[in-house]
Amino acid sequence: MYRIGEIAKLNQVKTDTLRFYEKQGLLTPSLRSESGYRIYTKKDAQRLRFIIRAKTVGFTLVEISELLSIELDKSNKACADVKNIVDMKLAHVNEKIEELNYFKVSLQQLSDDCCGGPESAEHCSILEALESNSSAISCVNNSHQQHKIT
Amino acid sequence: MYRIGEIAKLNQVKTDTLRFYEKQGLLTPSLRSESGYRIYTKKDAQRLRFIIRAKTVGFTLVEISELLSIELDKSNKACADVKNIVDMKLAHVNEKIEELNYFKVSLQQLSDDCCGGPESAEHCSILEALESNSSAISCVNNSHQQHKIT
DNA sequence: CTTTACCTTTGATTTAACTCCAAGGTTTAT
DNA sequence: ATAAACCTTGGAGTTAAATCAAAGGTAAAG
Repeated sequence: MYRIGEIAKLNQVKTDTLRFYEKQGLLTPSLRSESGYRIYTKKDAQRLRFIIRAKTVGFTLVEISELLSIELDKSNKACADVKNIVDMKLAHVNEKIEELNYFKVSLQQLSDDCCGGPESAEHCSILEALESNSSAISCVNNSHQQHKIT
Repeated sequence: MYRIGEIAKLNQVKTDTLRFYEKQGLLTPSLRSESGYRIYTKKDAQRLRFIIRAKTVGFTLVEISELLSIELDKSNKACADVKNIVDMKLAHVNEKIEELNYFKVSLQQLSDDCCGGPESAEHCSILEALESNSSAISCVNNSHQQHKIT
């Protein structure tokens, strides 16, 4: 059970942002105190963390509410419908993971290929690493590096 | 070798966006025709795809130019510097991948647990799946589903 | 008992990332 | 030779996602 300021601080957002999310229908505190204070439950906190997490991986607020609406609509939808929606979102997530793995592999190569020494990093670039498409290695400043097989 | 309209169409962006990226220092075409037309090389196209990809996984343009600057600065930096920068970015990417895997596992569970039939999907929600933290299963509308062990 | 946190509504401002428009001119394709 | 694509500068408009501000109040904590 948190009040707005508490949950805001815990999650590094502004209280204004929480009220904004409420207006957008993304996160409505489950309770109000007698005096009208917003009371956020554990579940609300979980939902907020979900929203924040989704945002950091590039989902828009609209997309996030679509993800969340899977929950809200649950009793009105047949399993088949839920499965369909979920599978579409899953495909979307998988795409993003693939994109990130693309970066990851390239950055990892770059890191591995740089000896980490004081020599100039000629020919080291993320784009060259991307180009080498996870097979060859782009950092060919041979004087100071070994090709590590990972 | 593409002209602005061509490369724009190929990558589903507006020509205005390309000029905007140029102004922001993200993507400057390598060449100009005699008449002043922007000429984008293969490498420029690759760079553009990089930008688009990075955007879809939630990087800001500023972050993207930081990633790209690893390339631009390469000859001015020692390998140790490059390695440092790259490793920081790598950590960032890994975080994002973890976030996405979190979604993925949950969505996958949701999908697996829904029989896909016409029954109501009571108790199926992404938040419940998240809650079950990749171990237990949240869809307990037992009448119509089996727990699949994946 | 007073400062701090919260409430409300309404509305303005900000930032990022485009997107569009105007005006006037050149180039390329049909 | 004329339409479509490009060039320039400069500025206005848009959308998403906040963030801030003001006014006038109630509640809670030290």
